[in-house]
Amino acid sequence: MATEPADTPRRTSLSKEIVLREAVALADEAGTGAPSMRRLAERLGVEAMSLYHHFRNKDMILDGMIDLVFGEIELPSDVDWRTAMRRRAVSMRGTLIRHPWAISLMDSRTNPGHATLRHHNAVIGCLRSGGFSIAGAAHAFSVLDSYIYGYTLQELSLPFKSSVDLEDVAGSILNQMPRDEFPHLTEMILDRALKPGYAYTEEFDIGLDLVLDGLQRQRESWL
Amino acid sequence: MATEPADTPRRTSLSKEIVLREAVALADEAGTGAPSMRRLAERLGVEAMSLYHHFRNKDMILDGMIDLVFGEIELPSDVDWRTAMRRRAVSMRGTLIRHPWAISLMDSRTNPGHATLRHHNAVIGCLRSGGFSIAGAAHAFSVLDSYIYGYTLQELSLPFKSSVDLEDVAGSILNQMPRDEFPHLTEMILDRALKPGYAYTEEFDIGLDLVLDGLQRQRESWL
DNA sequence: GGTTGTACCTTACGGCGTAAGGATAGCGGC
DNA sequence: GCCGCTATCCTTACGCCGTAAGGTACAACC
Repeated sequence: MATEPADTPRRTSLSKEIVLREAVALADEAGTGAPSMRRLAERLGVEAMSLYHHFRNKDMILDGMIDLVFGEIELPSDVDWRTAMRRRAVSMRGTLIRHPWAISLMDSRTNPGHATLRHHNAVIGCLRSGGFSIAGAAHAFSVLDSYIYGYTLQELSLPFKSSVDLEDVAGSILNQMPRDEFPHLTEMILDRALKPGYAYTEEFDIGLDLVLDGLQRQRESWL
Repeated sequence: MATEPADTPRRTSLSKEIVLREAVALADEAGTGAPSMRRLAERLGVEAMSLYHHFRNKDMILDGMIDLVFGEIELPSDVDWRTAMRRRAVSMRGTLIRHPWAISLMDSRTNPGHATLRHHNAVIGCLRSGGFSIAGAAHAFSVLDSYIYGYTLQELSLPFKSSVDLEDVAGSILNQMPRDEFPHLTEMILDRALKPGYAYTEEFDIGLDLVLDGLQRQRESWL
């Protein structure tokens, strides 16, 4: 009944978004690695080669997926810089954990999308408003992102999800390991990993606060 | 003339080491990603399937390659903990940069090899001798490795090597970007990346010292 | 001299990204 | 109503990939 307006040029960009959204969903389900063109096409009810009408090659799809993920990260809110950076860090870790394939893909991607640029811009803006010099904001951005990426990278590479699995894995590593050759490692595994209540979130927060403390202390000395 | 001693059992383990050494060399030359079984075999003057006599599957080769890389990282020397951790961090970054394929492979690898375990053990031992409690050593290890991995990950994903390339790339991003939409980002690129003398090593050191300062300050409060 | 084990090879399968080109359907203009 | 254009999708094919299954050559040992 209601006639669609003549938005034929829209159809392409709409299709692009659908493809990317499904690609992200597919990658999330698979858990790791990028989906293949064939599987992605199948999910869309289409042949693999049809995707090449909307994207020059697979890399363009991966770029788009990464940008979609970046769009999920909470932009720094309008509070003091430390609270804003803390919230952003927590949101970023959450997003990267929700999309475990993303962090491995970021290595190879170098063309930042619109959401990525907006995100970076907002972070720098927040730091500048918080009293950081340009150089200081660059240092803060670098050390924060390094910590967040690195922590999440390691967290994702752990071969377990719950702390029940943790005990199993830690135990089996322990059993395979020549304990007397690595006494300090043995001690740490026994003392920490096998004790109940070891939480990744807590460990993340400890390092994050250490970094934020350092930034607060250096802020005015970075001119 | 000189008859070889009957060390047939050695041949297997020797062959394993040769395969791994060549695999690392091949990956270094290719720059990114793991070498394929076929290419690796070709380099060794052998067919692809022959490799499966020494390794159960490709993952075992990747595990071995990672452990070889870990073996290159300088163990913490016998000085004060801060100097030792600083040296280890610099060495670790250097190693990961020399083998750019390694950091992306570590995501998926979960079976630490002997060199990896020795390395971890030595780091923990150094921290414990430096007065860190078990929990404190765990926190320190976590935040340090997170920073080093994350920084290197980002450094490797940059699409250039020299600062000449940097100017080109930064300039082209700048030109493609709607400058007025991202004023802070624009300002930072103009002020920093396009100024000569921007050095990654310097940036790495700034964050590293910030983390080390934080550790020094917290050391005794972590019981 | 027959047995056993190690090292390597051959062949084949299903999956991958994508180059090249063909089919179809909806559109504006005549 | 018909024509040609363009956007969209499909078919086929190529050269890669990891590896399952099974074969061959040869040295070491009984």
